[in-house]
Amino acid sequence: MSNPSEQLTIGIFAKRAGINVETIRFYQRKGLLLEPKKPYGGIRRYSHADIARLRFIKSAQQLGFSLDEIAELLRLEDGAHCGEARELAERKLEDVRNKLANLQRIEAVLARLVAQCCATHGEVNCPLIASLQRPE
Amino acid sequence: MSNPSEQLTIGIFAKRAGINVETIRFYQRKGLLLEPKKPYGGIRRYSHADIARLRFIKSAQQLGFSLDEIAELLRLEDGAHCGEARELAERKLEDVRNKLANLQRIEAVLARLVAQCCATHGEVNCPLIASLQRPE
DNA sequence: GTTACCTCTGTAGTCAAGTACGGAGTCAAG
DNA sequence: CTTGACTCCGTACTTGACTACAGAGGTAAC
Repeated sequence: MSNPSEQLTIGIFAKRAGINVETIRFYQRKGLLLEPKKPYGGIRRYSHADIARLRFIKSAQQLGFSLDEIAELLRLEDGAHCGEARELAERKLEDVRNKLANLQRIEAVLARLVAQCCATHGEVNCPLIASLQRPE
Repeated sequence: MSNPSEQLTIGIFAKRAGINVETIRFYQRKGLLLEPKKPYGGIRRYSHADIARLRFIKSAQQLGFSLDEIAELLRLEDGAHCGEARELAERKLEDVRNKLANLQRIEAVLARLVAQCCATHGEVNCPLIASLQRPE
């Protein structure tokens, strides 16, 4: 499929990654992606290393890391800081578990409300709205 | 505790709600909270009705509704639009369930990564970082 | 009756994560 | 050798949910 020695322009790089060109520049400004040096006042070319780095960013982002946290992870990327990376991931895991617990609570409440709403179909006052007004 | 006929200044109202004064004004500008009319060029007073409305906003927010959606819910508040409110809640429920599924996936991945990281303690290359670089 | 703290109003700033735009330069095809 | 598409660079705009501030006026305690 993709030749490892392929040298992509930013537009093709972006398209291949399914991401906006501006977003790539934005990541460069944030230091998340490096700018390949450009040959003689010309146009930059992106390689498989850049693709890997972008993949890293996107994966980490999907795991709920913010761009700043990802920058931190990237600074640890050499592998010599495995412990620090693990700590970051552990904090994030706790984070995710908290969010999960919250969402589960929310899911239960919403499901109950929707069910009640359906049940009292035809009635005038809405249990969804009513329940949101009760204290706590 | 709190007398129902109590008339609070915005500062006390805010403090009691554990919220910034500026946030209350912000909600007023968004039409989420009504501005009580002020007596003779003076200072507005907030009542239990305002407290209930703020409680509504905060609860709905915790359920994952955006301020715009909450504004919509508030427009349905008279109870005559139960069906519409239910639809909104149903969409939100689906939303929440999607988020939940995603977070669960994330939780699993992060947990596995952290565990691997601990296991290879002492090794040079970090499975967390490595796994984020692999395709997909 | 002054001091300190509150409120009111309007406007502006913040943060994250992009997205858009203007004006210049570059490159490949016809 | 011009046209059209792309790139570069810098700056500015966007959205959602606040947060801050300036300058004027109100209010309570001493």
